[in-house]
Parts: sequence; structure tokens; C-alpha cells
Amino acid sequence: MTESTPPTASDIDQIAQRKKKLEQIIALGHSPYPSKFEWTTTASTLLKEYSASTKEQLETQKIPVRLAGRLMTIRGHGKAAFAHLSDGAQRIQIYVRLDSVGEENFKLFQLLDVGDLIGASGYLFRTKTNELTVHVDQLTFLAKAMRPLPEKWHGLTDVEARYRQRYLDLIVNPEVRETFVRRSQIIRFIRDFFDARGYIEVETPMMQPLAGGALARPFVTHHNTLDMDLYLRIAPELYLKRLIVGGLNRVYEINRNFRNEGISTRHNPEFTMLEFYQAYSDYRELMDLTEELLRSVVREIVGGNIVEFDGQSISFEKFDRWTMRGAVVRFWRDSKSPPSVESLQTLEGLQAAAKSHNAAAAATSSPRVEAGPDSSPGQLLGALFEAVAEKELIQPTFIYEFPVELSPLSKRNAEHPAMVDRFELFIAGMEIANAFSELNDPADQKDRFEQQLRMREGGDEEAHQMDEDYIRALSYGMPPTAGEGIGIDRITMLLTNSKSIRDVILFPLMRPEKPAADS
RNA sequence: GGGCCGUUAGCUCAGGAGGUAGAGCAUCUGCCUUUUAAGCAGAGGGUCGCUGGUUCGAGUCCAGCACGGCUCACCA
Repeated sequence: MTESTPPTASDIDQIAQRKKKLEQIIALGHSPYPSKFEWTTTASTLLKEYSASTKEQLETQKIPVRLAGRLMTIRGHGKAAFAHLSDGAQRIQIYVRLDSVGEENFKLFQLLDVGDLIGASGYLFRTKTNELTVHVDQLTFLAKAMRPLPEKWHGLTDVEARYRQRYLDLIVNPEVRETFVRRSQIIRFIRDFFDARGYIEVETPMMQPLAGGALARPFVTHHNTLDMDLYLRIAPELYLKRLIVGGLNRVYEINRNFRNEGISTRHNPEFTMLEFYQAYSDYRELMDLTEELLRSVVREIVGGNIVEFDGQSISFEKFDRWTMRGAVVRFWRDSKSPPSVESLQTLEGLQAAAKSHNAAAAATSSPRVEAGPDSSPGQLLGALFEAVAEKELIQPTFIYEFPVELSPLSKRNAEHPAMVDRFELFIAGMEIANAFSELNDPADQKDRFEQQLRMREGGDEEAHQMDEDYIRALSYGMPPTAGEGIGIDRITMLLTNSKSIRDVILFPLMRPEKPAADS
């Protein structure tokens, strides 16, 4: 089944057969691994360009073609054969007959297996069943598949094998290719979107002496020459804001973040994040921009405003907007007796709400509010929101008015200093985006870092570290700025109807197939 | 980390209430010059994830372990 399991007799048999055939192919005078093939078209091109050409038209035109690809099926008929040649995306049928290709070439064909890579030249025609087909007059051997491909009808369905051997998954499961083509289109569209609005794309360090910009556990590595530990970044945020200080007033970055945390259908240790920052702006403007971005990416990639995801229709036409407190009230499990928005402003009210929620949740399997006795009001509200509302946010919904304790890098709300000007966007119960007006008061930022340090000393490994140079940068003056992060993998999940993040990451992290040999 | 489920031929899957392993595709041999999950006739191919246990006898029952999936927790 896998590289590391010892080959069975059948395995050896199949490989040995193909090895034998390769030797015979060499004996016929072919190079086993030729270096190139001059092709003039592809299966996809032919299928597109000649879909309307009739049998008669093709017969009179006798259009010459020269293409390469992988043999996906072979149907032999003695002195002739049909096969399908794939260019990776599409398959076109080829027809090989002894009296057309000649004896030498037909011998070569008989030594080919499904999976082999060949070049073919000939002309187009339509068969009895009207299938567009290449009538081959010459075959070129390009490379041998020494291992058999998965079964032609069912493909490769074993999830583990699909992730570990993505190349096989891509060869035999066309929808997988489609997913990753679409992922590429999404990212290209997003780049165009920001480029067109005057943002410049930048690259900031992935190896950082301090892992800042988010609350998460980092991976640690070491630079030998400098003899220093470095962290793989958990976010690019603090570097991007340094660029805002430097006068790059609109910047964005699309690249990997690394977080040393759990793996799930929504979390991979490395994942792709879009972050963008704009000077002289606030989080309200970003809500509008986010709506515009997502609505247009959906229109461009999916078409229309509706996305089907996991059996639900998600409309990108109009996004809901709720305060965090409002969402707790709105999605309270017992809609007849929700807490009041006002009660959720006090510690006592929040504790009562958490208690009441947990009492009701105990009877079911719904999530409980996890909070310690010394939890602050902001922590309680955050926990309450997660337990009560987060999973209910199927349609695109902005949640705003976040507690300051949960947001060490966000600007305080002018009227309610316990809250910050921040929002998150939820779709299909997933957190998709996180944005805020950036804290640009260096003194307040220093206080927030110190507050985080106290949490860190209290055992919170995810609390933010002190970043003196970032404080220094802010003290040169940062314009009022708004910034946002959008999870590219999760957007891709939504737009490809993928329920697992591993289906939108080409090579998701897996344990080794065999445990490392300990001596 | 908890719970549930899975691991049998290269691939996709069967194996009732323990009795020494099956199919289709793939492979091999033969036939076949318009097929398309081509067809016909025949053949080979298995450490039943690993290690123990129960039993006269284990793919099947039990325990532990490995890997994976789903889910809960964790995680913004």
C-alpha cells in the first residue's frame, strides 16, 4: 500500500513485469527516459476546439495533431487498440492500428501500460460512436510508470493515501485537480483586487526573533551562525505595521503562518493567510471592503451570489452585522429568556449568563462556557460568544465590539474603552477574517504587552510577547490604520465545498508512515 | 487528549454465530482492426496493520500498540 511497507509478491510481480517491458522497449531502440517531446497541442485544446466539428468535416480536413500525455486506459483489439491519453486535465481518445503506425511502433504500443507517458502524432477523426479521437500514425515513448495506477473506475479513495501520495490523487481524481486550480484562481483574484486598489504586495520575515501578531504557540528553530533561536511566524502583523510607519500606506502579504497547535478539519500547522493594512482608515471601512472582496471573489470564481457548502446555501449578497453581546442574546439557546445586552456588560451578569448557559448545555452535548473563577468580563464574554453563537453563524456575519483583554493590538473604542474597534467575520461557523483599527498609541501598546506578560507568567503560553522594537516603531508615529487577516484555506474550503482543510492543502502535515527507527 | 469507526491482493471492496481467504479492475498467456468500466478462454498474485492472549483451531473473539477518518476538547 505504501512505500514503507514491504512489497508483496503481487507488488513485485507488477513492477517486475513493467521493468521487463521497459527493457524490451529499450531493445526496440527507444531511449528509456528521453529529454523532451515537441508537441503542438493538448487534449484539452483539441476537445475544446473541435467539439463542434462533424465526422465529415474532420474527414476532409484531416487535421494533423501532435500531443503528449499519460495513458489512462487501454482497450486492445488484436491488431488495433483504443486508449485514452490525459494531459493532466482532460483525456482524449487515441486509436492505434498496426497498418497505420507500422510494425515497430505497434510493438512499442503492445509494451505500454496504463500510466505510461507517451507522445502521439496523427490526425483527428470521429469514431462510430462519434467520439473525437486521434488516429495515430506515430507513437513516441516518453517514460514508464513502474507502478500500477489505482483502479480506473473508483480511483484512489483511501483518504490517507490521497494525502500522502497527492500525485496519485491528482492523476486519478479529476475533482482534486479542480479544487487546486480553483485555489490558484482565488489567490490570483485577490492579488488583482488589492493591486487594483493601490496596495503593494510585500514579503516580511517568516523567521522571527519574537513570535508576535497573534495569540498562538510558535514553532522554534535555531540559526547556527548567529547562535540564536528563531520562531516561525504565527502572523506577519507587526512587520506589516512597521511598514505602515515607514510610509507604505497600503500593503498586503499572502503567505504561510505556522502555529504549533492542534490539527483538525479546520486547522493545519501551516496555513495561508492574507493580511492587509491601510493607513488613514478604520475597521468600519474594512467591513465594507471585506464584503466587496468576498462578494466579487464569489461572483468571479463560483458565479452568482450563492455558494453551496456542506449542504447549506450561503448567500454573499448581504452580510449580517452583530455586536458580540448582541450575538450572544440573538443566538441564546432558550429564545424565550435570553440575558439582556445590558446585563452582559457587568461581571455579575456575565457570570450569571455563563452559569445559566452551562446548566442548560449540561443536558445536551452543546459546548459549555469554559472560564475560571478569576476570568475577566472580557474573557467571559468571549467564551460565552464561542459557546452560544459561533457555530450558528452560517450566513456571512460580522461580529464586532470585542473586549480589550482579547485584543492586545487593537485600538480602544472611543466611547467604551473596555472594548476595541475590531470585528471577525464568520461563515459556515468558521472564523474567516479578523480585522481591527490598529492600536497606534505606543504607551497603551506597552501597557497591553505588559498585561500579556502577566498572563504569560500566569501560565498562558499563547499570551503575546513584549516587542520593544515594535513599541519603538509606533513611537515614531503610525497613522490611524486598519488591518485585516483572511484565512485563504478556509475561503478555499467554502468555494470548493471542501469540508476538511486537508482537501485544500496539497501536502497537509501527516505523521510519518512508519515511526522513526529508534536505536 | 477523550469517544466512535476503519486498516483483507497494486486499486475498490466482500468475508453470517471462530474451521486455514474471495470478487471486480489491474497483472500474465491465448484470441480479437471502431472500443470506451471493450469482450471471450485460461493462469498467477495475500505476513488479513503490528505484537501478544484465549482456543484443538483466529481475518473473525480479547488486550496493547501503530496509522488514518469523523467527532468532542484544545486552538481565534
